[in-house]
Amino acid sequence: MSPLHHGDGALAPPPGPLAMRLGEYIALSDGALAVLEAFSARPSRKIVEKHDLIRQGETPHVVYLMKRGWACRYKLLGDGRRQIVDFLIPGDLCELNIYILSQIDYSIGAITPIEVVEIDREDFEAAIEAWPEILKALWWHELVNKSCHREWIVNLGVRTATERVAHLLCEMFLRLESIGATTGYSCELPLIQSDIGDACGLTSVHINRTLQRLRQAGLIILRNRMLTIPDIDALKAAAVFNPDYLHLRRLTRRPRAKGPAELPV
Amino acid sequence: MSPLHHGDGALAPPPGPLAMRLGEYIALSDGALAVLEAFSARPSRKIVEKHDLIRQGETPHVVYLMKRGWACRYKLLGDGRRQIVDFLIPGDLCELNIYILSQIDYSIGAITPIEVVEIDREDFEAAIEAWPEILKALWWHELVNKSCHREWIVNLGVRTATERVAHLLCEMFLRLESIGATTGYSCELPLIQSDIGDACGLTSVHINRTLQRLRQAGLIILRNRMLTIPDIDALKAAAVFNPDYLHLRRLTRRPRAKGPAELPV
DNA sequence: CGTTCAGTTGACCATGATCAAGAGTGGTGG
DNA sequence: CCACCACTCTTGATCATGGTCAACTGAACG
Repeated sequence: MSPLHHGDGALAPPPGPLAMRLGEYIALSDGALAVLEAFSARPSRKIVEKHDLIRQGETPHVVYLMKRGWACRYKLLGDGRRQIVDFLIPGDLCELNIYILSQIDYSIGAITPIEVVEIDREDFEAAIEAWPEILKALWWHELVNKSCHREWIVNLGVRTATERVAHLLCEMFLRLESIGATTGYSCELPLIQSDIGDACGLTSVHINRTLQRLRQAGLIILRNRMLTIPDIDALKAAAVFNPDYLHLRRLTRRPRAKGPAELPV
Repeated sequence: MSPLHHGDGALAPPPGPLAMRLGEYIALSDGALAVLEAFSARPSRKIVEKHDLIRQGETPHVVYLMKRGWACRYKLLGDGRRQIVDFLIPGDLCELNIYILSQIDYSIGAITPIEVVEIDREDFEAAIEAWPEILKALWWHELVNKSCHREWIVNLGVRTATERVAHLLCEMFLRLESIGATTGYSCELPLIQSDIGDACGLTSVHINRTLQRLRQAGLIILRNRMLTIPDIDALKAAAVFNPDYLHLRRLTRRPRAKGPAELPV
């Protein structure tokens, strides 16, 4: 089926994560939305938790769209040291560099069981050809991801342990909120403490103590992989968090309660 | 003209830094090269050292091409903490996001006096229209820059102080080499110790002691803003440095002495 | 039920921060 | 020409954040 295929007019099922994600940036036309939904609806590949989707040194041939679950991009240092450089959640794309770089210099590992849709060059090119706005949305996706990388550099470079952890939790909560994966003040957080440590440049022992401090301060409730942030502004303050780098248009100004989002041009 | 065909024939004036930089990736056609050289040759804007080219929160309207000098991209934390997220040297582009993001979330400061060429949207679009390979080269530029960001995350997250500093020096040396800004084993390094500290997440005092250790180990010679690396493989080993992330095609396999570079397809 | 994995806690240690003072250097104005 | 100032580099003493090592708990699962 051609990705040009035009979807329904009648306002349909809620947008999938990819459409929500890219829709952060531009109000995508119905046609572009339909194409993206068609991608999301394709049969997906499943990866078991703790297994890799792709490994350092390999040459990717398809773009992956995260459909379900959490994954992380990480790099290893040979002597076993591992640094997570970002987390991937539904709606995220990776390997947009298939056209460009021959080898990737990181691995992607599944944190939970994940489902990804593989999209090959031809389909992507056809979609972009038909709806050039998609290309712009993809640029946006890459640039926001890069902006997150920069903020992580700041996180690791100048923040204290408590700030780092609080910052990570803020970031993930807002990102999850932007794809509709939060309920009220809560979200799933399927990370174990050593994952958080590998992302924050700290040991799991220290993460444990840091989380306890955040809990005792009443800033977070975290049990059974479920995170609740009773007062996100307080957590942001503790993290020295400035959400600008996420470039979330809709959500940064939208009240917490759900309601029709006003879409700026 | 096929992009596979490597320009010249008659060896023309040496390519400018932008052409050298983008030429890392694809053998640009003569036409594309000419366009890029024309950009480089434009009148440039000069910024005094320690002043900002652009500030956090501003909306950029042009792409900047670094023509001379060193600059850095950095973020401030409000309470004065500063983290440098990368260094810009001749041939680097910034603000390729003018089409996409309305506000930037970092500042760019001049470390030395710098000269930048401002290229506006229309000129860029015209160049890409005429030579589509340029768009691909720009993607490559962004992706490599992003890859550097990831490596910096690793640097700050898991490396020790000595490894971090050694890693930064390796990276900058190789990048300078790729634009022809090294002579033998030496290059200019106009950073003061607190710049290195702000890039490595360490204090300037500790940078001082770390540099002394590297000097005493014979790994570097650094005096009067001039860096010499007598044995780069030794420094790489000390840094746990893997150059893959720089995606330098020509240089990674080329012997140190100058000679005709074999260009892999 | 035993095994494995995540979380927790305590004791001790080390890397790197902080604070402070002094030396070297270059630029500027009297 | 010299005095002064600002900036960078250097060094020492002390401190604290976070790492290491080790043991134990509790839950999940075959």
